[in-house]
Amino acid sequence: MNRLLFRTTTIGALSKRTGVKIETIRYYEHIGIMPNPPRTEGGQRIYSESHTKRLTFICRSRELGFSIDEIRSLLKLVDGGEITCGEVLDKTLGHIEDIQKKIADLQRMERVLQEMASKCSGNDVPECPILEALSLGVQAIGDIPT
Amino acid sequence: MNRLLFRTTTIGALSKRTGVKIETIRYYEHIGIMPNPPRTEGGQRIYSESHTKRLTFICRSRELGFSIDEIRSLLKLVDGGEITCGEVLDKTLGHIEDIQKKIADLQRMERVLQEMASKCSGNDVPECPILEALSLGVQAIGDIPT
DNA sequence: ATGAACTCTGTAGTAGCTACAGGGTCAAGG
DNA sequence: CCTTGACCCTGTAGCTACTACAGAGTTCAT
Repeated sequence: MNRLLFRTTTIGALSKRTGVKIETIRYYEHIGIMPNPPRTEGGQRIYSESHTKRLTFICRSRELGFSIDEIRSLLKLVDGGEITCGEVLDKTLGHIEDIQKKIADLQRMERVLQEMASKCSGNDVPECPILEALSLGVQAIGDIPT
Repeated sequence: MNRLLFRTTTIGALSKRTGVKIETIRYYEHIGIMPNPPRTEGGQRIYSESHTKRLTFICRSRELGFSIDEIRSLLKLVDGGEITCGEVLDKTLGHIEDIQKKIADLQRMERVLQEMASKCSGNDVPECPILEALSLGVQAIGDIPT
């Protein structure tokens, strides 16, 4: 009951509020990006507003594709108190580049696959140009312009 | 010496020819997508042309983003002898859809990140709109149009 | 026969969780 | 007060697709 008076919650409630699974929250604690929260006498975790905020931060960063390590270093800036906007911007721009590379890779794949698919009749025939193409080796994919 | 007479190779040579690391070739054997090759008296693996072709197939499929499981089922079609072009096309089109989804996800991420970055001065200030945005929670990302 | 280069098996590590098993805790109702 | 059901605890193992060893054995030319 005192739990509600001080606006604290259990791990289950935190999980529901943030959409992060209980196991994942414990995992984040284990790897050190969520703090060890206080416990009840019985040993159950007690969370407060600041935990919710931090978990939301982590969760949203993950949704935007930041790796745990990137999040760790963002959090280090936050926790260190000596955040500068410039550092955060650097990391963000670096991350954007990574994403752009991934997009380019996937688009290249898609182009190749589309081309393969377009050559395929889709009939009941056993000769398949897709399988042919896949067996032909690497030179074909190397030639695709980026 | 008889190795060369029958156009067979060691795992190292196969690795060099295909660009697939030795450990990875053994791994593919372990998980059953490469066959157990014959061995020398001393127990070293002996590969022939058909192995090279199969490994190339796997390698190229991986480069195009097929998962091991997808490759496994493509290979099942190949090995079963009862391949039809249609089945292969189905799997390929399914895979293309997956890739398109991934691209869309990444583009959504990029848009959000770009917008966050554009609001950031990059100065030595401790107030950072990026960190703000990351703490704000999920509703902000939920509102982004796909 | 020796030595360099190669290969063998088996295990453990990577990222980022997820899914249990086998217990303990909490709070409400009887 | 006691039970009951919902919740929570720790610890370990699994997932994908490899990669990286250690410590031993093999191959082949000299």
